[in-house]
This record gives sequence, structure tokens and C-alpha cells, in this order.
Amino acid sequence: MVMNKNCIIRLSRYKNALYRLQALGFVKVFSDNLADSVGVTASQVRKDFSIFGISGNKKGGYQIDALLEKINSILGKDQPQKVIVIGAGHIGSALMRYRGFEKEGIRIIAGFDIDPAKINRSAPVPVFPLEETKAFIKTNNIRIAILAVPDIAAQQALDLICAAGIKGVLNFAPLRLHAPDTVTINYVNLEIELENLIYFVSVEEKTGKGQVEK
Amino acid sequence: MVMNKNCIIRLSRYKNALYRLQALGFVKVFSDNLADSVGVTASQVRKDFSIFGISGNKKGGYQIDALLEKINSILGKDQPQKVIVIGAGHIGSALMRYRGFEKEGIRIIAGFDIDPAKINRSAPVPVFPLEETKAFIKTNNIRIAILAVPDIAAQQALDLICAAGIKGVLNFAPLRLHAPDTVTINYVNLEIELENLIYFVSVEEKTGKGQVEK
DNA sequence: ACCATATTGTTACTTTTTTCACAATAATGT
DNA sequence: ACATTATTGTGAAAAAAGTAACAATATGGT
Repeated sequence: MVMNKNCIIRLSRYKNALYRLQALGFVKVFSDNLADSVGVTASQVRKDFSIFGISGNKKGGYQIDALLEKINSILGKDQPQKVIVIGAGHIGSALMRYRGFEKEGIRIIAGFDIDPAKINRSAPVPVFPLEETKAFIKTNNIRIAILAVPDIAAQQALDLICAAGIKGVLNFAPLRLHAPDTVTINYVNLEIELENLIYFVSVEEKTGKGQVEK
Repeated sequence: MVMNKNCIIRLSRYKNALYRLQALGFVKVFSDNLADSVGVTASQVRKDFSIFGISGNKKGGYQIDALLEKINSILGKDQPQKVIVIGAGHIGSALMRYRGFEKEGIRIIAGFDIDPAKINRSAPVPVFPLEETKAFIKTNNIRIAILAVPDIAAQQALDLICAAGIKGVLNFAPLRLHAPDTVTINYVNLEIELENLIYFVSVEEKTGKGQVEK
């Protein structure tokens, strides 16, 4: 089975598209419908499905609800996922307020910060002192953390949570972090995404389009 | 010149790493230093540089300040970039408050929302009614917008801003949008990033690691 | 019950991306 | 001044990812 990260990302996209199709009243879907709504080729869809052992019906396409069930199970969406946030600054606290994760079965259950002024044990998503992180992770059996601390603090914070048992990290600090390879780190960097846009927009202005692959 | 989006993203990463090295007092850097701090191979660094016509000195590596100047110019960081935000909900308003873009020369100069309650013409980053978007983009010559509106409104909002002259969009809505191919769209989706982590973490728990490519 | 048709599943092919490998060469020490 | 060594720059090789093509087959119409 030859699988890579992009594959899983596409699986999430298929899932989102399927929910939309389902909401429109569709019951079954063909690889090319799904391809169109996600923006990939039909071959890609079928290949991805075959990688994960998802099968449909020749001439009949895929049954949307069965397909969703399968994808959700692959993506581990059977049970709700508890997540914590390290760093209650601008990004961290925006994430704690953000309700959009819930419909995906992802719950941010606590935040942690080194600054005493940020502590608030009675907020809807409570914020605890950083020292309590390790104990919290262990007693609540948390696997996934969002790291939203300043650059200089990031590696140290990562070491702390890895030692406590965290296995997956969504990192907002704009630098490469090091962790045991049993820990998966995904990077989010809006500055880089914007810089990327700026590049393509200005190249296009200079050249009049067509030269650049995206 | 064979160049792709990942190449530009790596260029941004090199830039960030170079600033850190510079802050530590380094004056020159070798491809393998840079590779280490960004997490790629030294060959990759040199190849990327050769694509953009960046050259160093045999045996002498690269002069950090000259290198930064070159990369910044490629990335269009010579002049500050004005950006607007469409949608002043949770994500949109967090972005408007976020000061982290400024050190990258990116300034969010206004927000727009359809909800009259969100309008605030005198905020540090003012929020205007959606109807004024087109005029604002034209008079201020804006090229780049962040799209932070609900799914159902996204395509319509995109059509509006594209018609007004926007050329690059950072989209937070979790669906594929359609635009003329003179417009670049980058997608940000934290739910998908988290789902991705959940997948890798649970696969690892089941298999005991080593089977999965990332 | 059979035929024509549409769609899957998978293998082979193509393209893209990354890595390797090494000649060219600048810096350093003797 | 010369030899040695470290590092770049790049073309060729390898690996990875994506696309195309088509045989297999289920479906629906007649």
C-alpha cells in the first residue's frame, strides 16, 4: 500500500464534499462527480479509494452513506477527539473560542500558558498554568496538541508535551521543530501562505501568466 | 526553469531560518546548515537556489545578508503588501487583530462583512459593509484577500472580489472554489490538518509505527 | 434472458519531484 | 606558488505521485 500524507488530506476533502452532496439529497456518487467537487481527477479518486480498500459498484458508483462511514472510520472519527492548546496568545485563544472544530468531532478541552495573567480555570475552555500540562495530558490521556507559542518557546514546549505522551502536534511556530519520530508534527504558517500568494500574484503581473506552475 | 509551489514555500522557510541564523550572529551559511534548519537535504537547497539563479561561493557558502536580500526580492517583500479580509467572524476578526503579519511586511488594512452589527469604521482595522468591497479594492489597488466567510457564502464572495480585481486569495472555507486561472487560491483548513494528525496518531497506535510514510 | 452501456479497479505509463554524484572551483595552509 | 580540501552548481538517476487506459463487471432496458 503506497500511501502518503496528501492521500489522507484528499480523504478529508472527499469526506467534506460527500457531506455536501448528501445534504443536496444525493444517495450515490461516481468517482468523476467527487473528483469535480474536490478538484482532482477521477483516476485519483479511485486510486485513493483502492489504497484504503474502499470499493464501489461497477456501473453503480459509491453509496454515499456507506462511503462516509468508511472514510470516517479511516480518519478516526468514530470517537470524539480531545485536543489541548499550548499558548493562550492571539492564535491560541482564537482557536479556543473557535467552535468550528466541534462539528468535526474535535474538542479543545483546555489551554495552557506560562503567563499567570492568562490563567482562567473557569472559562468554557479553561486555561491552566504551563506546569500542569504534563499531569493533565497523562490523566486525560491526550494525544494531540496545538502548539501556539512564540518561536523561542516552541521547541521547549514541544519537548515537554512529547515527554508527557503527546503523539501529534499542530504547530503554528514558524520554524522546524525536532521530536522523536513517533510524534507527527504538522505545520501551519499563514505568513508563508500569504507570501506564496504574493509571489504568484507578482510573477503574474510581470509575465502576464502562463509561465508558472502551481 | 522548473519551479513549483513547494519551491516557493521552501524559499520562505529558508528566509525564516536565515533570519534566525543572522540573529545568532552568523554571517555566512552553507547549504547543509540551511538544510538542517529547514529540514530538507542540502541538494534540495542548492537546487532551489539554482532555479532562482541564486549563487554562492565555492567553498565559501552563501553570504547571509546578500542571500536574504535576494530571497526577499524574489518573494516580493521589497514593498509592503496590503491585504483585506472578507468576513469578520471568528477567524476573520482574529486575523485582523493578529499583529504577526506586520513583521513580514504584510498589512491587513480592512475587513468586510455582510452583517451590519460587525461594521466598525473606526477600529484599528476598520470593518466595512460588504457592498463597499469592490470600490475599496479598486481605489486602494488591492491584489490579495483573505476569505473567511461561511461555506455557503464563499463562492459568491470570491466572484465578487475577483470581479473587483483581486488576484490572490487565502481561503479558509472548507471547499474547492472556482475562479479564473489568473487568480491564485491557497487553501487553509485547520480541521483537515487536525484530522490528518488524528489519522497518523491512530495508525501509529495500531501498528506500532514504521509503516506509514509522511 | 440477453445486450448494450456505464463505471469501477488496477496495471502500465507519464510526469514531477527529489536525491545522488561529481566536475568545477574558490579558499586555506604550507 | 602549489597542493589540498571544502563546497557549490548541475545533469543524470531514482523515487514518488499522478494520469491514462482498459479489462472486468454490474445495471438497466428491451
